[in-house]
Amino acid sequence: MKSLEFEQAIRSWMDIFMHRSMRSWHLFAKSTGLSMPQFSILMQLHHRGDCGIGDIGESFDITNAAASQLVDKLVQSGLIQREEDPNDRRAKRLSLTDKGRKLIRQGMEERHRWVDRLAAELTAQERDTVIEALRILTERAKQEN
Amino acid sequence: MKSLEFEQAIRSWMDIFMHRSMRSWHLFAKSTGLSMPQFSILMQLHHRGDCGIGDIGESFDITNAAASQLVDKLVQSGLIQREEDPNDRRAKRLSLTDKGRKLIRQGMEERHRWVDRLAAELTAQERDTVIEALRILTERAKQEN
DNA sequence: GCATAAAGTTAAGCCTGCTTAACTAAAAAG
DNA sequence: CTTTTTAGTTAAGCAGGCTTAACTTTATGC
Repeated sequence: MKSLEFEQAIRSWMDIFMHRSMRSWHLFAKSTGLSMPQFSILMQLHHRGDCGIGDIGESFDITNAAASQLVDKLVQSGLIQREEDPNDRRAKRLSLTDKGRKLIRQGMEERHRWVDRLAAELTAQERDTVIEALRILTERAKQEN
Repeated sequence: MKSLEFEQAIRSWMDIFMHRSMRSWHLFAKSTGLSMPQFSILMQLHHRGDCGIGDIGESFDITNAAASQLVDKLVQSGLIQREEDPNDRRAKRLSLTDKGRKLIRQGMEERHRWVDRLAAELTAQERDTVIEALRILTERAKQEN
């Protein structure tokens, strides 16, 4: 029964990792002048790719009205693009602009920084173990959804 | 130069992991009726242990006035306790109540769930690799701060 | 084709977080 | 002992997110 040991290991890591990431994320969003909901929508588009207003609403468990209003602010900031879906003219296709992508990249850099510092402190062997493990996890996580 | 490979591996994992965790965290906070700032303060107390109003403000980059107001709501909800610091009677010592700890535990369970599903899909050998790697990372992360 | 459903938008109103400013009380400095 | 600094609270007011409700426009079902 290695299962329990695994859960312990991954939960410890999740805890410490989440806490730092959240903080870093929050402060970065604040520094850009964006609210968390706005920034979250940007990240959603980055991960899920183009989608419609309804998808945003569903994803954050808010009404389409709210999603529409949030999206509108991002459009006006020039961070995302909103165009008519040619297949269904009621729907909109949302996508990141170059400006939006650039901002996300900056945010990720900042959040990656402390992890990069971690890397510097590992031995070559430790690093190999970590690389292998994260590949396994990432692979499985992608398969899951 | 394995460094680049390492950063690649950890960033891929961070991306996918952060995205799911954030979403899960956000929805859980919402389901409890707490706002994100309120929930974040709870998590802060969970991680950093007891602290004062000023620490909260500093940590989230808000004024002490704002921190005081947020804390007050959590006190009234019975999730945290606010008592005078015996060493400095101006200061307050904030700590989680049993109710607060219980709520955090529930939230973590939910956020751990999908990772536990991942565990089930790994081979014994993969699991060993992952356990080892996460221990390395967690250890180093704790040392860092 | 006509009724109904679906995707978004807009506006009104509420709630919350946050800031500034004015305040209390305790500690530190001189 | 008086002055200044520090920790926190309170109130007023603004900004933002979110909801409901009414609406427009396009697609779908019979």
